[in-house]
Amino acid sequence: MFTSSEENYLKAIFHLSTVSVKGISTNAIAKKLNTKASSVTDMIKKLAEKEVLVYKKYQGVSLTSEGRKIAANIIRKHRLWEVFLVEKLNFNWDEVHDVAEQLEHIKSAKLIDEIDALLGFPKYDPHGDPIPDKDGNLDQIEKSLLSTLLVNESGICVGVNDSSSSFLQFLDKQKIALGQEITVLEKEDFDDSMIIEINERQLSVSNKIANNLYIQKK
Amino acid sequence: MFTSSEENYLKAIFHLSTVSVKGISTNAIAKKLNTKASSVTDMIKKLAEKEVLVYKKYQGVSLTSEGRKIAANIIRKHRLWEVFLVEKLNFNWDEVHDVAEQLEHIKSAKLIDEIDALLGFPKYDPHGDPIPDKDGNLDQIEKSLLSTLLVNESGICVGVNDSSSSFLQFLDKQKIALGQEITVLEKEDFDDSMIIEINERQLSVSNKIANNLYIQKK
DNA sequence: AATAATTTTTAGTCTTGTCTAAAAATATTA
DNA sequence: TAATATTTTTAGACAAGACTAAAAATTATT
Repeated sequence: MFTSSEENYLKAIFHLSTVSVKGISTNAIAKKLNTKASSVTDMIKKLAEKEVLVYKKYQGVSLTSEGRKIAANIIRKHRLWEVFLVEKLNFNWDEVHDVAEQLEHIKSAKLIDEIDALLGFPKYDPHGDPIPDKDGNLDQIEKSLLSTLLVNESGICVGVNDSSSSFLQFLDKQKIALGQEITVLEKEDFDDSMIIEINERQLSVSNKIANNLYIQKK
Repeated sequence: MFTSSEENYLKAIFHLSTVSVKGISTNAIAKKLNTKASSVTDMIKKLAEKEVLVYKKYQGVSLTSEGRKIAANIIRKHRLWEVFLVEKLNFNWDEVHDVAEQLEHIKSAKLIDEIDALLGFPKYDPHGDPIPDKDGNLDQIEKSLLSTLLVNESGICVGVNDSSSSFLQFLDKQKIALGQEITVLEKEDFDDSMIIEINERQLSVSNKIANNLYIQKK
């Protein structure tokens, strides 16, 4: 059994592993978890002891397959709870993160299986992130940042990179939602902003926005 | 904000307060929480500091109205989660306690309000215990232990005293459920067992059983 | 390659919540 | 009421998880 703290480390390392393929550095973990490098070193040793990750001094860490499975399971719980909160309890997609962060640590296999069934075995969470299956596999769909699309290319909005509530609320305000079609009409070299068409409207979006919206090209 | 541990102490003291009216003893709390008296003394001091209970050395403790409110709120969450697990997630009434014990500590006002609404604002949990309202008030219905009924008296089964899964499973096996009518047909002086009628069946129940079933007399 | 800068680890401290053992207070009994 | 038993508190220790400050290792720079 793992503590909430241990689970949070595993989750953070799992997320970092999907970005960089190399050993995950102490500092990167510390930054992700808003903690200090020395705390990370302590915890890493403990987790290496439990054989959920491999650690060699000064070389960073990588998860074992056991560690990956545990991490994926926590992410599975987090994302299923997010779907539950939005679908069944009238939460907005910008309100779910903190609560899911707590709920993901509840220990009960039956609980999460039943939530999964109640929701009809969803494949994606409210932010478009895939929900790992019970074995820890998660299917990666082909998606590109809006900022990488060329003029006249179009696709479906399938996810967000940044899930901060300020960004999500901005999208709500602009009536940009997952599932909608987006076409790039113009790109501005000067500030890398672009003009897009969405819902029969034209909209100018900054580079920062375009760098945080995932599109499935068609 | 209170830690899970602090919340558990408050809840335990609240429960003990409903039984005895006097100051709650250190030992009683220790027994209830499966901990040691010395640990209780430490925690009690901390909670007195936070003004959720009144403590005088060697005199036991009693909750302040603030403390009562917090405790009732945790019990509210616990019982609402139990209803949710049974009503929405196919849990049996003997499976809910441990999970609710975890879920009751989740911090989110919206979460529990929405669960409450989803369930249609239930007044009782699956074991017949009343659910406190948001202000911490809980209505006490008139109920008597089955063992106190006289021959020929009858009433509705409205709750259990012991909610251990072994007792609850026993009731399931005997097809005794909340809401059913029970009539006392005979009482046996020798071992204080009784013969009851329930669901058009006659059943002999031991004194231990009769001491753990609540009846609302009619 | 030597020095400087950065990262990582170690050593020691702190807090929370627990424990054991002993001391102090209260309660019980002869 | 004096002796005994029980309860409660204190004192000191421990584990988990975090921190700071300093040492050690690695990486970058001149």
